[in-house]
Amino acid sequence: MAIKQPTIQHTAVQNGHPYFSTELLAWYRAQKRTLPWRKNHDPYRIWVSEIMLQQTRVDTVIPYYLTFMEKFPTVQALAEAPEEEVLKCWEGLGYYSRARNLQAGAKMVMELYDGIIPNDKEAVSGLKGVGPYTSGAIMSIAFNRPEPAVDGNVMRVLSRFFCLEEDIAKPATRAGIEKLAAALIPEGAAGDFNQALMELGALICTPKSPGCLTCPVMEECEGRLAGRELELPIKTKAKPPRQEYRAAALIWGNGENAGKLLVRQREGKGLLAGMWELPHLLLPPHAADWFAEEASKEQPELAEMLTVMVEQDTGQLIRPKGWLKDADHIFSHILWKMRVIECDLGEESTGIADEKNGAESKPEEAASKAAEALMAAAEEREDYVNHSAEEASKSLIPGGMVYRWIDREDMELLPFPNLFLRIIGETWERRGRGEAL
DNA sequence: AAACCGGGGGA
DNA sequence: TCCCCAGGTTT
Repeated sequence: MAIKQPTIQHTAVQNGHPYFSTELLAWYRAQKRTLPWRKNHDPYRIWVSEIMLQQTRVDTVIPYYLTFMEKFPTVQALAEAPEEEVLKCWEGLGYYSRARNLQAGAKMVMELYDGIIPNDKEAVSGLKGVGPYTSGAIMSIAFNRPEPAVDGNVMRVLSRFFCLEEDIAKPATRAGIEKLAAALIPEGAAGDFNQALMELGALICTPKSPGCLTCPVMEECEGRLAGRELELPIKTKAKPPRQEYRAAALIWGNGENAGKLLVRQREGKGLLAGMWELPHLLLPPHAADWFAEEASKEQPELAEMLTVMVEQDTGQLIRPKGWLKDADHIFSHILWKMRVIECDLGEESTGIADEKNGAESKPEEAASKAAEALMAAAEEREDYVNHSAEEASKSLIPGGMVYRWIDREDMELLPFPNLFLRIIGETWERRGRGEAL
């Protein structure tokens, strides 16, 4: 029979470590930063901050947090807001499912707990978007309950102080460190102590060049005493992101849509869920060849594929004008290599959702049928697409994708991921200088 | 357990 | 450039 090894072997798991806990807590209380979410212990304010701080640095979060709290000051305000407004406030922060889950959690608090975040670990853990770290953070910081809150900082600090050599990429290691972190919490000081661990990791015990000389617990740090602080924590490396080649169309409208751009909304699940984007295609792997040659920037293949896609999706016939720019975007697990083709519309194709250009005025039979189908779909899905019938009639809905003509003001209202925001923003700059189509 | 989910800043 | 970040959810 195999013997099950405990993950983290250390006496501190049983006995705690008075030196470490006392010194660290004192340091934090003397040195802690003044941060917007440290004004008070309002559980909602703590909750929002902890979600924003997932995978995101303090300095990045602060302006978003201030805007968010001003716009959604209470659980109720957040629960009742249109999702698009919430996503807009999150624009540029990334990991947009955090925003969607946070609002879903707010709705749960309204329905299940009468709008009051309960002082109950199981209840908080059950909220959408709240995992082990966040529940521990909320319980300890908002309610001062002795729960561990183990994030990357805490794993680094404890790995170094106790010279732990387990791979912190493994869930079992995290579980062990959680036990250790729980045993270290000083009586009645859970909130401050957990924040102290993270503050030390953020300010002193940093990944690359830890400031051991100014560390409040350097005297008994086993990692430093062994001269191994730079080796710890041990973490297996992630796989490199896969490459995806994509072709995007930047399409100028005409007639009533002159000066506007055609964009569409991504579906509600998966990558960049619910965000808006330029219409684009995933290309086959051999597209790498097309991207390799500078000379091929006419790109007849891409132009043709984009034309077919937009025609199928919206019934509109676009006229590709030529290469605009290439743009790379790195996600944690995918590398997008995107080639943007600038297009306009043929004279005969003037906005399918425009009532003045109804089906009868269109010579092409296919386009006519597409127009009818689109209008019908727009009516059916009016509630989902937009907030008013008028807006819905302007949306083009083919295979579930919502297309829309936007001007600059629309761009201020709709949530875009940074990569598209950049491209569209630059384009309008150029147009302002008279360089665009 | 591994994959999926963004974007930015530090070194 | 590379690395990592105040992680959670889905498969």
